[in-house]
Amino acid sequence: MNGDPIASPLTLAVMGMLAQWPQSGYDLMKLFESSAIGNCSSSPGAVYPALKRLEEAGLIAGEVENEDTLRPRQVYHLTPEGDAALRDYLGRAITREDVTRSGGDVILRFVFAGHILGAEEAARILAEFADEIEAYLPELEAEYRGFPEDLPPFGRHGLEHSIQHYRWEVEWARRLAAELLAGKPRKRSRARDAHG
Amino acid sequence: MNGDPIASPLTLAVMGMLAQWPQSGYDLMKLFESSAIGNCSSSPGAVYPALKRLEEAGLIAGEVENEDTLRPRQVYHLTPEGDAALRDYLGRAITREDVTRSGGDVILRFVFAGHILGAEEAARILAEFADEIEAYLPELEAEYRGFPEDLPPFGRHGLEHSIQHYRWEVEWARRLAAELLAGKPRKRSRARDAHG
DNA sequence: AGCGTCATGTAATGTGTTACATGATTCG
DNA sequence: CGAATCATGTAACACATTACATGACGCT
Repeated sequence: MNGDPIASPLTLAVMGMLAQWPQSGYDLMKLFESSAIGNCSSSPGAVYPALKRLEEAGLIAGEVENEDTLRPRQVYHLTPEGDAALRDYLGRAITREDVTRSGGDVILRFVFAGHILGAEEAARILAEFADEIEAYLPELEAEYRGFPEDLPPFGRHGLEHSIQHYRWEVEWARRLAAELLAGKPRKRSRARDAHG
Repeated sequence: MNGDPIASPLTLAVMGMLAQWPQSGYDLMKLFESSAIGNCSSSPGAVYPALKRLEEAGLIAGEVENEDTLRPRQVYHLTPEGDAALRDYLGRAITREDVTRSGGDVILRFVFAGHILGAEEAARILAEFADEIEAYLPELEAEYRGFPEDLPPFGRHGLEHSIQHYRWEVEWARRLAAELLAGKPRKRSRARDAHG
């Protein structure tokens, strides 16, 4: 127990998906296998233990479906405590850590916050995400400028990748946040656009 | 033991850094703490066990510096086997997994390949990276198009983020690969550019 | 004398990966 | 009937995180 039962991206994904509608472990496995949401592991050795942990923490509860038949399924749903914990987690401010750590789940939090808390909260997450990146970028740029001249330039290329990637994230987050707050024109066909 | 001693980004980062020059565990901790390269953990509980594993695998060897004084340090360097293992690892083709998994170490591999194997190999990694993404993108786009209309659009926004991010990665990789093969004009001041 | 840094580690814990294990059902 | 899928799990292993632990050195 971490103090925080929603610790890993997988746990967050499970909670967020169960917030949409009740599902079984198998459903979640299939979902993570077929969908790119969260890049979560679809192995039973990850999903079932996670469900058990969340159930022991009182955040989800399982009900047996098709009890009399020979193929029962445990269908899990959020408990009121689980719903509260998820809302609390989604309501937290985005931190430097969220930006820095590689497997950051900010996008997942944005998606679920949009579903559960509404567009304004989702836009808030995007704005905080952009803010944190913009607070972090000067340090990266300083490191870039301070990169030793005599070393081969590939480390610098790696830094440049980070910097430009973060700048792209800021632009994406700011643009989408503005769209969400403006009442989102053109819902579809955005993935076709150029990304500059 | 995994069969593959260079399994995690941390291990790769350690090997790559030791390939530059011999360093102690403390040096590596300070490096990972101060630098953004690889976003590696700088905690002793990660670095020292990693060094021990690599030493047991015969890929690195430590020599005691300041042996007579009361503050000795273990300075590690690559063994010939370690050098071979690193070159082998860097020479491997980029896979779908490398693209998909969140903590992907492709950029780290690019950087070290540039240092150790030269610009052509680094450009090859970038090209394979872009190729793999372009093979993956149609699946993401299909998932995007197939996204249920009746659901709230935030899951779609998450997918759109992935798609546009991957497109950005392709452009970045292709551009840098071309520069490297062309003999890289203007080494500096690239991090200032727009990223379109 | 005390604090920060150098320098090394260990222990508990949580969690993901891989592989294995079981049995029913559905489809061809 | 055999293969794929539904549906659930367990066990061994590797690895990162966090916290703890030790002790010397340098500066004020």
